[in-house]
Amino acid sequence: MKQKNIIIFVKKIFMTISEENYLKVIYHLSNLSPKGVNTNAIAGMLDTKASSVTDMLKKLSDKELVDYQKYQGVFLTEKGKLHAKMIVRNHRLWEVFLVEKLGFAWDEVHEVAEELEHVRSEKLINQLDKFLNFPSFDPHGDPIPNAKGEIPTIAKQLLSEIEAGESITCVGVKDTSVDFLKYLNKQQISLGTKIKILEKESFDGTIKIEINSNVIVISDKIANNLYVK
Amino acid sequence: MKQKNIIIFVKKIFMTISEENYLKVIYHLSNLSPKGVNTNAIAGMLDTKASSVTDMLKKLSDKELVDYQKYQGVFLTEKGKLHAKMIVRNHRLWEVFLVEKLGFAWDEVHEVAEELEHVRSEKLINQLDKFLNFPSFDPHGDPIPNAKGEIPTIAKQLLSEIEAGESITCVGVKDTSVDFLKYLNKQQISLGTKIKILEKESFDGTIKIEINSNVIVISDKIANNLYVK
DNA sequence: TTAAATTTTTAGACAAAACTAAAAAATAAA
DNA sequence: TTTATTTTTTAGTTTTGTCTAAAAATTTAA
Repeated sequence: MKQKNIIIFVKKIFMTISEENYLKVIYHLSNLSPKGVNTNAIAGMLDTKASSVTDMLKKLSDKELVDYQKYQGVFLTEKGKLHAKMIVRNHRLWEVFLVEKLGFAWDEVHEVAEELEHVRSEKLINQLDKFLNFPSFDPHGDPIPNAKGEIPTIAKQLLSEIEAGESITCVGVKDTSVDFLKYLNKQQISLGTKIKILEKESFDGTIKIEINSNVIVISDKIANNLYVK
Repeated sequence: MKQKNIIIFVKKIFMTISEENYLKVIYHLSNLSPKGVNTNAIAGMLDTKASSVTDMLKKLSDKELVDYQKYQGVFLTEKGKLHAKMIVRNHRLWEVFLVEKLGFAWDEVHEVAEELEHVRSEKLINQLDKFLNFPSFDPHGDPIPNAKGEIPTIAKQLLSEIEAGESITCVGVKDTSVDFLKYLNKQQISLGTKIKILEKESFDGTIKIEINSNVIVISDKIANNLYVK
């Protein structure tokens, strides 16, 4: 499908933090369920009740940020999508800042970025972008929308997709659970770690890899949750 | 009076942004009116109504952040003072960041710092402090409290010690008599007023200065009782 | 010292964003 | 298709932080 060039004049709407959080969640869920995001899913993500979600959807609908018809699920409008992308942009840029400049570990950044993303200043975020050298991906390997809302095409692959003999760099994780991150830490795998694929066992999917001159064997479960580039 | 070493165990209280703003304003006003901050002054600073202030003072009093008795003005408790200082710390560190790292002008930073100061993360602010090399003063010359709440002493000098040609800021008074303060008021000199030394007369110690584009001459007596930086 | 002016507080209301409980619609199962 | 289950919405409260209008306390002035 060909994307039309659309110029959108976005009137600067005041949005509460709560409204922004709803938009962001709807944005993320839209990618998974393209035929309308349902109320319960939103409630689950925001740890709130379905009735609260219904109330908010009406509010967002009045502001023309979502297309909403009762019982039919909800879609973002172009305006809503752009706003959502700007919040995602803020979130991911702050994550880069926290990891690269303030020495946070990648599993510590989410909570703080959840707050920083709501600071309302275009100059702030664009200068931060520049300060960080216009990064395309955040510490988890997710793409950072630019100031226009354009999203860089994903360059990351799962480790399991790489052929034996190749050398790649770890750029993110799919599973962000503490257990997984602890495992990676134990194996001395972190962002930017260079990995060489030595051997792939087709029988059970285990992979023999080399990290910092150490050879280890990882399971297919690990290989399916590690993004590399 | 000698300050006792007191270890305060601060239970981490959840504070709303509104509560934090009230605390901060009371903290700033306390320095000017040490015999209790009055309701109207707070309302003026926060651009709200006196009745709203009364409501909030009760709330802050319940949380033991202020000492409040109706009609009697309000004081910060030790706990409240520490919280207020942490907000000021956040604000001023973010101002340094915005100016030094993101290229903001010194008069553009306040509004953004007003939002950033409320981001709740000790690690964030302490790492930012380190990243900025533990600055003692913000871009406006105001001192930045450290992680313990200690405030660097201002390297203040008497106005009489400054050489002709220099520009300084009024930071305090040596003579605190009502007459002197009234005189300063009449000459439009107050805390934070920028003063340029134009000419010093060695014969009688009078000094020609410029304040807000007005040129006036002050006596040696005045110059010996005004602290500047 | 009494009256006038100012400041502060109370009482009652409202909007935002959440909740509970019950009703309505949609979906799944018998 | 009819019933049962799940999902979603409505209706009515609650909490936070604000407001207006009126009452009470304090301060200033006559």
